[in-house]
Amino acid sequence: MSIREAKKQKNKQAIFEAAIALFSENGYDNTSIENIAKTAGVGKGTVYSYFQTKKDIIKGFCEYELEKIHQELVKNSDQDTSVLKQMLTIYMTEFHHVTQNREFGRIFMRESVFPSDSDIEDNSQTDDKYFQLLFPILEKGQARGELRKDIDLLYITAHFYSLYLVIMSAWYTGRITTEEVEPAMGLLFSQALEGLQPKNESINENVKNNE
Amino acid sequence: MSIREAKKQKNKQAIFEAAIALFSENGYDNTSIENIAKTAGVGKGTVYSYFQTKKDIIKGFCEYELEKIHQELVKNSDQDTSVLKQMLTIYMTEFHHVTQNREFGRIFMRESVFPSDSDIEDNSQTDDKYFQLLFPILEKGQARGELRKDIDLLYITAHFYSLYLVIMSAWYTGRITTEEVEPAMGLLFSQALEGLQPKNESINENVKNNE
DNA sequence: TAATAATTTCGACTGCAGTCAATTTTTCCC
DNA sequence: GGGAAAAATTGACTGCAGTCGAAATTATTA
Repeated sequence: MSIREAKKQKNKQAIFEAAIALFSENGYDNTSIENIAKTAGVGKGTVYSYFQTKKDIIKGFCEYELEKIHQELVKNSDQDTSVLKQMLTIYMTEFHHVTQNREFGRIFMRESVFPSDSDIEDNSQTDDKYFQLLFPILEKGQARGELRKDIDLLYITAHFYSLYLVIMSAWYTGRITTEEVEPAMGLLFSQALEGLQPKNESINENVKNNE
Repeated sequence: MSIREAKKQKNKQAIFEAAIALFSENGYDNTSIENIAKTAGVGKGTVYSYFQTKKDIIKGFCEYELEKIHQELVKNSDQDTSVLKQMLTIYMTEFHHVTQNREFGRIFMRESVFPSDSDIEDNSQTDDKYFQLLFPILEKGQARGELRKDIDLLYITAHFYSLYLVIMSAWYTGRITTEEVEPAMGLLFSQALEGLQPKNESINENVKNNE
C-alpha cells in the first residue's frame, strides 16, 4: 500500500472513531464537525473529503454495523425453523441494535427510508446484502409450503419489511414501548401470513384451484 | 376578536403563505427564514414565535392539507365498495398529493414517521382524525365478512399503513416510478388480505373453528 | 536527485438556523 | 385618559455546516 492510501485509511478511521465517540458522548447536535476534526487530528476540510455531510458519518457507521449483524445472522440462522420465527429473529436483532443508540438509528432510518433526491445513490449493494439474507429463508419457506409460491419474493420481503417499518415508527413516536415491540411484531407477522380476511371466505374457490 | 388575536391570525397566515410560496418557488434549502420574514412583512423573531423550527412550517402545512383530504374522503367515500378499493382510494389520494410536492412530502414523512424525541407531542389528535376516516370502513368490512373480526382495528390499520409506508419509501428511493405505485399498492393490499401463506394450509382447523 | 504533476489537507470564510434582551404594541385597571 | 402590566415584535448576535482556493504532501518523470 502506498503512503497515500495508508494515510487515507488511517485518517478515515480516525475521523470515524472520533465522530462515533463524540456523538455517543455528547449527542449528534452537540458535536460539531470542527470538534470531530480536532479530535481526529485533522483539519475540518479533511473530514469533508471523506464524508459528504455530517449525517453521512452516522449513515456509514450504521451501514457497517448492519452488515456485521447480517453476516452474523446468515451464519447463525436456523434454516429449519418457521419463516415466522426466522423473520422475527432477524428484525428483532436489528431492532435491538437500534435501541443501543436511538439517535443514530433515527438518522439512519430517516435517510435510508426517505432519502434526499441527491443521495439516491447505489442502493443496490445494500439491497443485495439484504436479499442475500432473506431470500434463502423465504425460498425454503415456499418449499416447505409455509409461503405462497405465486408471490414474488421481493413482495414477500416488502410485507415483512413494511411491518418492521411501522413498528419502528410506532416505537420512535412513542406509541409503543420497547417491551411491546416483540409481541406486536410477532402478532403483525403472523397476521400477515394468515391474511386479514376470514379464511373460509374463499375456501370453495381455493379448494378447486388446488389439487 | 381582540386586536391582538386578529394580528396574530393575520401574521401567522402571512408567514405561512410567504413560506409556502418561497419554498415552492426556490426549494426548501434555498429559502431562508429571513426571506420568509421579509416577504411576510415581519421580523425574523416573529416567525419563530409562530413556528418552532423551519421544518415545522412545512409540517403545519402538510397537516392542514392532509386534514382537508381526509374530510373530502369522508364525504365522498363509497361505503359499499370493498375494503380493498376504499383503502386504495384513500392511500392513492394521499400519494397523489405527495407527488404534488415531493420535497414537502419527504420532510413531513421524515418528521412524522421518525420524529425527534423533542417533538413527540400530541399525535393523538392527528391519529384520531385518521381513525375517524378508517375505522368506519374497516368496521363495515368486518360486518360484510371481508375482514377477520378477531383482529383489532388498530392492527388492521397498521397493516395497510405499513404497506403505504413501504411504497412511499420505494418511491422516494427510486425503486419504483410514479406509474408503478398504484398497481404495486393494489397487489400488496390484496396479498395482505389473502395472506402470505397458502390458503389450504389450515382449512381443516379453520373449518372446524367456524360454525 | 530535481523538477513537475497529481492529490490531499487545511482553515479562513459564507450563509443561515435559531436565541434573546431590548423595544414596541396591546390590554387592563383606576 | 393615563399609567402600569402583559404580550408580541424585533434584529443584532452566536455557533455551526458546508465551501473553496491556497498550501503541503505524495507520486511521477527525466
